[in-house]
Amino acid sequence: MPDPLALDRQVCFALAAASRSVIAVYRPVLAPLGLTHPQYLVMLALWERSPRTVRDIGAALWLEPATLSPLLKRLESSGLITRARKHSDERALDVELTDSGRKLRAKAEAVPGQIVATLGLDLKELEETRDALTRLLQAANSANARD
Amino acid sequence: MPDPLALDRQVCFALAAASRSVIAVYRPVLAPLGLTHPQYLVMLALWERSPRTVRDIGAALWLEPATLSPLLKRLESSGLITRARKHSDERALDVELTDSGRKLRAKAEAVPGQIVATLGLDLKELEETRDALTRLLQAANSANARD
DNA sequence: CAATATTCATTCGTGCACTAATGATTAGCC
DNA sequence: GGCTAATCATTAGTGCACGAATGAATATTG
Repeated sequence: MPDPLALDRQVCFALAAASRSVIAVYRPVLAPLGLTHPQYLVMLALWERSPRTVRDIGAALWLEPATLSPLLKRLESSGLITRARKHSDERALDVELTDSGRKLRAKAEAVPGQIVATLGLDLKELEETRDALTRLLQAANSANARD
Repeated sequence: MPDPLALDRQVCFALAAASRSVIAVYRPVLAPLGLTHPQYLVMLALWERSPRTVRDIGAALWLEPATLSPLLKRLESSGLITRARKHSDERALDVELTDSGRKLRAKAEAVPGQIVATLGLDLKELEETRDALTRLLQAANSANARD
C-alpha cells in the first residue's frame, strides 16, 4: 500500500515546484526586458487590450487587486504604463500602455521561443500539459468559488 | 496565425495560476492543522525522514535555504519541530519532529482525499497531470542548472 | 600545518500574494 | 432626493521566495 502522503505523489508539490522552477527559467530571459514574471503576465494582458481596469486585469490573471496595486505602481515607475482614474467612474483606475510599453512587445515576441528551446521539451507535450493545467485551474476556481 | 503572446496560450500562465488556485483550495483544509501550504510540504518531507538538515529539506522541495530559514523558525514556534546544530558538523542544522509534529500526521492523512474530493477531478487524470508536471520540473531544473 | 577554498545557515533587500480593513464613489431603493 | 448597499482601489499585516552578502565551521591544498 503506497503512502498517500509521499512527497513525490502530491500533485500540489509537483505543481508548486514546477511553477517556481519554470519561473526561474523565465528570470534571465525577462531580466533584459526589465520585467519580473508577474509583471510579464500583466503586460501580456495589456498587449491584448489597453486600457484595462485593475479589476479587469485581476480577473484575467486570477490575481487580487491588493496584489496588483503595488505591482502596477512599479510598472508605472518603469515607464511602461500610466495609471489614471476613469472619467465615467472615479472608483476605477484605467491602466494604459505607454509608447514604451507598446514598443516592448517586439522584444517580448522572442520570449516564448527562447523558453521552449531552453526547456528542450516537445511542443506538443507542452501544449497538452498546458491544457491539463487549464482544466485543473478551472476545477480549483470552481472549488474556491463554492466555499 | 495565432498570437504566440496570447495569454491563454502561455504554459507559464496556466502553471502559475493553477499553482496559486490549487494552493487556495488547500488553505481552508490546512488551516485547522495550523499549517500553510509550504509548511505542509516541509512536514511531508519530515514525515518521510527526521531529522534532516536545512539543505536536505531544500533539496527535496527545491527551495532555497534563505526561504526555509524563517519558515522553520515558525514551525519551531508552533511546536512541531526542533532546531539544533549537528554534533558532527556544527555548520549544519538538524531539523527534527517533536511528538506534536509526529502526531499531526494522523490528521494530515485526511488531506489528500479532501482535496481530490473538493476538486472533483478524475484521480487518473490528476495523476497523469502530476507526472507531466514532474517531467516539466525536471526539464526546468536541468535548464536552470545549465546557465 | 597553515593559507585558501568550500560549505552551511542566516540576514538583508526586493517583490509577489493573500486576507481584512479602509475610504471614496457609484448604484439601488423607498 | 436621500439612505443604504455594493463596488473599486488602496493600505496594513503576514508569509513565502529569491539573489547577494555575511560569518562560522569544515575541507582542501601547497
